[in-house]
Amino acid sequence: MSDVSFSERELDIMSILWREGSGTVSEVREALEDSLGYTSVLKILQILEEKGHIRHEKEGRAYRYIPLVQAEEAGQSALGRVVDKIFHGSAELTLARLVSQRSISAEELDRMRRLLDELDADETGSDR
Amino acid sequence: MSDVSFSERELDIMSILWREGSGTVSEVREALEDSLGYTSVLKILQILEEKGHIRHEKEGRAYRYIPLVQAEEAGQSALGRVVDKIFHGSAELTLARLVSQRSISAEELDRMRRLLDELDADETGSDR
DNA sequence: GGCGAACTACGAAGAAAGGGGTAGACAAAC
DNA sequence: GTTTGTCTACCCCTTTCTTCGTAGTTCGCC
Repeated sequence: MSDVSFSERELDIMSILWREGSGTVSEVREALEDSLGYTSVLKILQILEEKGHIRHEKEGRAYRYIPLVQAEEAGQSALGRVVDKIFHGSAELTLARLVSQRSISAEELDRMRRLLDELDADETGSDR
Repeated sequence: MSDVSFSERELDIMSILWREGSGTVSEVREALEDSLGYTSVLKILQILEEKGHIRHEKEGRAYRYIPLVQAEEAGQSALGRVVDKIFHGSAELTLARLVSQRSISAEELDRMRRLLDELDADETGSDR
């Protein structure tokens, strides 16, 4: 619903929190590809909290940070921006790029095809 | 190939240039949703040029700005970031979000399905 | 040949992003 | 109880984004 958007670094860190479910500063810091200072990671976590994207609870001496915004929600708006601004709103063009850039297994491709089939069935089957 | 990425405003303006093919400061300014000052738009065009994403040629008294980076290329890397960081690298999850967020016509859906079919044929048909 | 409108160049200035240092709190280990 | 290591709070700094004002250029027109 709301338009969540993250800076590059914020996204790096949200990505880890989504993947792991939660994390302390140290955990996030270690999971990060680039090696950053402790306080730098803490800083971004605090910014994310200030913006309302995550919250923390005390765990021993440390804080454990937990996402409030779900990956799906962030994906929705990030994807929306890309589709609108770059692919002229065309889902088809976007899909074309999506499948051309990475090798997709036959299984995944199959599931993707089925996904579209179901959508088709829904659309023609119901009134909306 | 290279990892092109744009700031929010830069993307707004690139989006217009991609859509229209090219544009002068005035044209871009008028096409922009938010109303910005003339020099603000000029400034961003100059930054984009400095970064090598666009170039200009003289047209009468004005400059006409022309994209050097194609939308497909920018889409590739933007999409890649979204898929990796938010959808855990899953094209399937990404597609699910893509089709759930906007209403897609039966025709478009059909073309999308065919796109996947072709990909499947390529994959099983050849060695790569 | 001077005027006015449309353009660009230059640069200021605030806000956000991005990185980190240091001091102090606190608990475990001794 | 003092030491030591881990954590947070509270700064500072630099770069990039974003917006715009002002000054100067240039072309067409009277």
